[in-house]
Amino acid sequence: MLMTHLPDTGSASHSVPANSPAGAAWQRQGKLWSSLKEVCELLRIPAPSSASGTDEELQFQHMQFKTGQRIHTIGQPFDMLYIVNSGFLKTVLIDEFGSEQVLSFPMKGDIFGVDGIHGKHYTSEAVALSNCDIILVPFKAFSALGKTHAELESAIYGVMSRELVREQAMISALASLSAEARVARFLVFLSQRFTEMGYSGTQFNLRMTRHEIGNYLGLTLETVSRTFSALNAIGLVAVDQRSIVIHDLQALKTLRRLPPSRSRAKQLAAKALAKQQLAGA
Amino acid sequence: MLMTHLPDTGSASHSVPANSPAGAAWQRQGKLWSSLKEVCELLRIPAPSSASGTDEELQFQHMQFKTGQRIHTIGQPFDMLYIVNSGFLKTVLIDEFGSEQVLSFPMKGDIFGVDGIHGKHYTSEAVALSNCDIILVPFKAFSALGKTHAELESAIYGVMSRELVREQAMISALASLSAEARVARFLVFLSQRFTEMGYSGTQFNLRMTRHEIGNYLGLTLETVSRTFSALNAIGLVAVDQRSIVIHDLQALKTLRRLPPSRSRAKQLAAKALAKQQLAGA
DNA sequence: CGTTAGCTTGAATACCTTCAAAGTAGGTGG
DNA sequence: CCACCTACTTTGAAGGTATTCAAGCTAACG
Repeated sequence: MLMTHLPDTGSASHSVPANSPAGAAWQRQGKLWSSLKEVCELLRIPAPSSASGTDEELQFQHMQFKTGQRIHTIGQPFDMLYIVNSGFLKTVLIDEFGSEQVLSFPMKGDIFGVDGIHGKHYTSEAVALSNCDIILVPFKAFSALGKTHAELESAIYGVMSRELVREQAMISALASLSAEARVARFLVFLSQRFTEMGYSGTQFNLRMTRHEIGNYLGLTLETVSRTFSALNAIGLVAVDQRSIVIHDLQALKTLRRLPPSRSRAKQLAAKALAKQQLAGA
Repeated sequence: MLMTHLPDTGSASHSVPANSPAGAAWQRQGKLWSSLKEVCELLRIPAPSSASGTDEELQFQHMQFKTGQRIHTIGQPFDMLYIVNSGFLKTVLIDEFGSEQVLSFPMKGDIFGVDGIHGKHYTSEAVALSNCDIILVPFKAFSALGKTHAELESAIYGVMSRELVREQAMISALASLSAEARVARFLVFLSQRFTEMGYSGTQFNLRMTRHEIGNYLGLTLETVSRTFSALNAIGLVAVDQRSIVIHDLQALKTLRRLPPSRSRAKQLAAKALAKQQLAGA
């Protein structure tokens, strides 16, 4: 039930590959090791101006996870940061009442596991929503790099600060936006993210369920479904199950509240009627 | 109107005080400089095991702000982190529609300004809710310390990670808790924070308005007021304007939804009546 | 002592949830 | 290959929670 498929790669998981780089580093599963430069590109931070030759040896291990597998669990001792090379995930918190809270949907170029630094244990768990290729970054080795490369250090701070700003935007959205606006902005977020990854920003498939979206946005799955239908009805998007086509990105960005629709007009009419009856009685 | 009272202390704001420490470093306003050790204590992180003697010279400047003054504004170039030595503040974000969002209420021992690291500009503003004594920490100087003191560096990461975890808890609360639970937990948060600062955790004064609390919790000021009244009515707290007395901290911690009260019973009764009338008509 | 910002409370209503039922899609075993 | 099962999605109707609008109140400050 727990499906705790955790690395059983033994101890030397963050050292230089024993049997050398150049050769058969590509396998059935894809790439197995990445250089620091590749990791920096993935994170969209400037790569260090490789001064010392020894750096080039430093490689970060990849690991593959299948849909449903957990990358780390709550309470597990922290030692790694994780960077998504491909695939889709969710990170989940369990609150004091035992209910789940989806915190993010990491995808290519995203980092996760940062919550474990403070407290030395992960406070969230990460679950693969599709087959994933994840780069393992031993935190100790990574922060040690900061000492030799000043630019890299400030970049690490920058990555953490970026996460903070992202979460602040989420707080603001949860605190002040209507259900429609939250769902619309979620689509905008996905669109931008897919564009960044080099895919179509106007046509894509959702990798998560309505339940997961709703949980993430502080809504029920029914509200998410209804809102998708409503956005579909006014032509801003075409939604069919998991498939999304975005027709008016700009409108989605600035949407605050849906225009009163047919069904709403009906509701209002019904209420007015009831009132007349009350007054008449 | 903008009240942008920013440091006009010139360039050398983070160097060793010109006219030496020991002497009249205490003024009408309080302490003017703090050592690294004091800063670490304030942040609740281990102080570096002062190896090199020169470190002892390194001092961080204090600055006083009066109620209403801004410590930094949105868009202002980032160069400082701020640590609260005394007083109360709020940090505020402006979303794309121009509405404000309160993100935190920093108080003694809290750090703020971290959102500015990524992007080199602050994305939020910080406003003093009372007279404040703030320690200015030039980010460059601070991160440079990480290189010489390994423990300090990981502590800096730890502080940022702690902020991330705090924001995650906020997201979870906003997404899943009822208005009552949010207000109750807000009081618990204040109680714990006051206790940590050495004040009473059961009796304190709010430093922020209902409007600010509501904005912070994603509620209207009326809902906050009503919820305070309700918590007051069932005896969990005594609320009178800004003064709070906590009677049952444990109940506040685990509160999910308020038991149906007198006034609610009234509402229900009224509805039932209306229904009968409709049926009768 | 008047003015203003903040707080409380009531009533009406909008928004979102809850409960319920039926439809769709993908995978597995007969 | 089809039937079945399960997980996911859609939609409707009823109901509850929080908001909005409004009015009166309190307290601080000049």
